[in-house]
Amino acid sequence: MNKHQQKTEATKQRLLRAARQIFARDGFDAARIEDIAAKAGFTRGAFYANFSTKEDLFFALLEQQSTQHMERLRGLMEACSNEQERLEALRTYYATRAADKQWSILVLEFKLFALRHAKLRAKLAEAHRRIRTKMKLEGIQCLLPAQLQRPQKSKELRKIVLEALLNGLMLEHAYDPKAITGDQVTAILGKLFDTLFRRLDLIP
Amino acid sequence: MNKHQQKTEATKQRLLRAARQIFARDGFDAARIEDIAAKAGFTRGAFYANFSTKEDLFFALLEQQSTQHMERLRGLMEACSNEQERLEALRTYYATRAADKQWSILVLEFKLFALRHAKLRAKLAEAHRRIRTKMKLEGIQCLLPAQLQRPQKSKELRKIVLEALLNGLMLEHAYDPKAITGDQVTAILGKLFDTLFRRLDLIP
Amino acid sequence: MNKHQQKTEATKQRLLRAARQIFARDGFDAARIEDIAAKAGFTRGAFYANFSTKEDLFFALLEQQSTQHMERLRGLMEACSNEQERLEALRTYYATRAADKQWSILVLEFKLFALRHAKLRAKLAEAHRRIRTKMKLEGIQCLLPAQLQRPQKSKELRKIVLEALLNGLMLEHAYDPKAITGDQVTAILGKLFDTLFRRLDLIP
Amino acid sequence: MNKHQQKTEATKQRLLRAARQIFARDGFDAARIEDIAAKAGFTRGAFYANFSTKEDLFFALLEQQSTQHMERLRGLMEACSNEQERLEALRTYYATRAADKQWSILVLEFKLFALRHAKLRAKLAEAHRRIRTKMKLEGIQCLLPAQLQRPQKSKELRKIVLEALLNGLMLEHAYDPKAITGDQVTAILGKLFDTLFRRLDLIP
DNA sequence: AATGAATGAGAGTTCATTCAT
DNA sequence: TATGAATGAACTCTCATTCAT
Repeated sequence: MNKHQQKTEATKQRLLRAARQIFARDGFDAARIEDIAAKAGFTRGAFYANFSTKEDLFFALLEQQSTQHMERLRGLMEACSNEQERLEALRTYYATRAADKQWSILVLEFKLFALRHAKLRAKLAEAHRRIRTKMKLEGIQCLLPAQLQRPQKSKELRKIVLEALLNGLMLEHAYDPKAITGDQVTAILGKLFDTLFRRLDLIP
Repeated sequence: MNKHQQKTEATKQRLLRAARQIFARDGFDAARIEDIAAKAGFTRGAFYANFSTKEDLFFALLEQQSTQHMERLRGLMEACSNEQERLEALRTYYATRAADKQWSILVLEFKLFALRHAKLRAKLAEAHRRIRTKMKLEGIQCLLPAQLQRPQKSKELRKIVLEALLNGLMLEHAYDPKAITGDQVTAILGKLFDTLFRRLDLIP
Repeated sequence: MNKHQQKTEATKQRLLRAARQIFARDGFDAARIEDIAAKAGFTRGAFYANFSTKEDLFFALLEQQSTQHMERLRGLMEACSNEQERLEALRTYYATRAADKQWSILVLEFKLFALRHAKLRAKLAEAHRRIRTKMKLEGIQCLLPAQLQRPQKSKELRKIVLEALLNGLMLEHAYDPKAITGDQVTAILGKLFDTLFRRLDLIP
Repeated sequence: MNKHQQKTEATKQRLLRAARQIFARDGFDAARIEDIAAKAGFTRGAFYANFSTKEDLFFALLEQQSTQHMERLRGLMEACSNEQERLEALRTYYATRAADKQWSILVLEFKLFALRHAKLRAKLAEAHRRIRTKMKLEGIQCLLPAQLQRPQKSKELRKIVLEALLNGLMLEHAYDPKAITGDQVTAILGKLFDTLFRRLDLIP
């Protein structure tokens, strides 16, 4: 039993890993189930044994990736011993997200998808809530720098601004790496972080 | 002859107008030619009499819209009598772009498309060059605030950052208008503009 | 009026000439009205002003060409003063038909078309009858070598055999001119003619 | 695996069988994939699982049928014990081909197709070479009557003439069975065979 | 669990034909 | 008479999904 479950889980993970690449490369609509299965080393059948539809996989990918990113953030936080360090860790977190081009493209893809499938937004929102709940339950919230915990509204807005710039810049970078390098993206994100959360200057 | 040309041009414009809405609403892949034609008040045949493929229409839309936006910018610039005013006009231009949700979504769509169709990037780059050349020849360049004309690289980078934030924020706004309102987008863009070009503070 | 009619007639002839080439080149199904019109120096409209459908043009072409060929044969016959010469002229007629590749391909096309459109066979048969009647009325029949006039059945069969070999060989020649040259086709047809109508040897 | 392959092969054969009928009935251009699939008892999808395009199927059919006919010829030859018998068998082969109307129409269709798709002629020629090579390797060549083996050029030409008459006559027969019956076609082919290979009289 | 043959809805595209000019 | 914009039916081909194995 356990062996079976393990195998199933392994297949699922391989499919998710493949899906991440194909969805980022081709976009939701153009991505073909067959390509995803093939990239994972399977055929279509394996896909349908583990996911019910393309959409289902897309959501599963969103949930898995979001969770992973939040867990990584929690890990960074937990390794800190004071607020100063935590703020620094948060800054590092954003700056290093720039190293993962695929994820930013996928986030854009997810949001565009949500935008265009109003009926699924409930499902999506629920997925998000689930992720957040899970995270909160596991205590990530209290680990965040105190300063970010109080004025809820403002904090959320700042996070959105940072997120928007991150994804926007990553797209520009992916679109034309010569116009803006990965290092520049990281540097600019760091500056914006400082401006938003530490009131330092953005871009020299 | 002229009558025919006029009619053709009118049809083309109606199709482009419809395409803008459908492409923004559904994305390039999910957009159906039939929907575009229908929205313009025609059938598919009319579409194929004016454009050769969906891609062709997509490019034509990009070119038309880009040109329109640049013309609008030029208009704003020409109405200015000194540098101070021009900088202000430029700021206004960016801030008000936020009023046009569709265009930002389309820009994301265009860039994602380019990203995913390496072979067409040459075609796209050429289209951009054509637009820019046209604009420059008509003297937009010299109208820009002097300060933006010198350090070419840096200027381009700043524009990209602004563009990235604009599109990123617009997506967030479209995705969840309660999380970030249109006014907030405009305000934030203004702040970033000041920070980038006037060294003022970003976000209070 | 007469001027108008002349012009109309000229247009029709140009279209028929173009149709002959396009139908032979592409076949009935693949032939495009637009290509025919363009080859004649017109646009689709001119076509529809002169013919009602593609089929209509196809039949008109068949009738025109058949008539022309029969008229040519009649001309050859009329230039003869005795039976001996007429037989010779008939032989020449068949042998030289091999010079016109297009017509043989078209004949195959016509027959295949008739084969596949049982409902139109009546129409086609009628067209044929019309042509023959016209020819007979104009006295071609009595010009044929006497020997070919008597045993009606046998004569018709021989003509069909000759026709079949002509078209079959022309197709082989068009298909692979190196396997069988135009001259060879002509020579072989001559031999068969002699065998059928003069009892000479076929192929050395 | 084997089960799957068997099933696939069976489907392919059923599709080829159906294709033969539909292509002969409607011609390449007018033939609809859907009709072929339906006649084979499938839907379009099954077709595309086994052949990539209509053209692909057309070529596969050509290859299969050509091979079958050559194998039949080889069988006839192998059953002979002396040259006399072989010549007789060859004669029988040609004469009986007339019993298969569809195949002659298809051959015309194939040649017309090749004629009109110059770019595919290489592919077609290759298919033919493949078939011939296969046959030769299996020793058909040496089984042919000795008299047909020497003057290569002349032999090939005679075969082409026979082929041309066969296909031409079959078309005439299909076009108007009253004008020339199947028996007459067979008889005439036999006569031509004798004339070409045995120097007997053609047609009484 | 995984395969892959088969389905079938649906898309892009072509083109004979119509119609206002 | 001839143009060419527009129609709409029909076709090829793709692909998410189902199902027997």
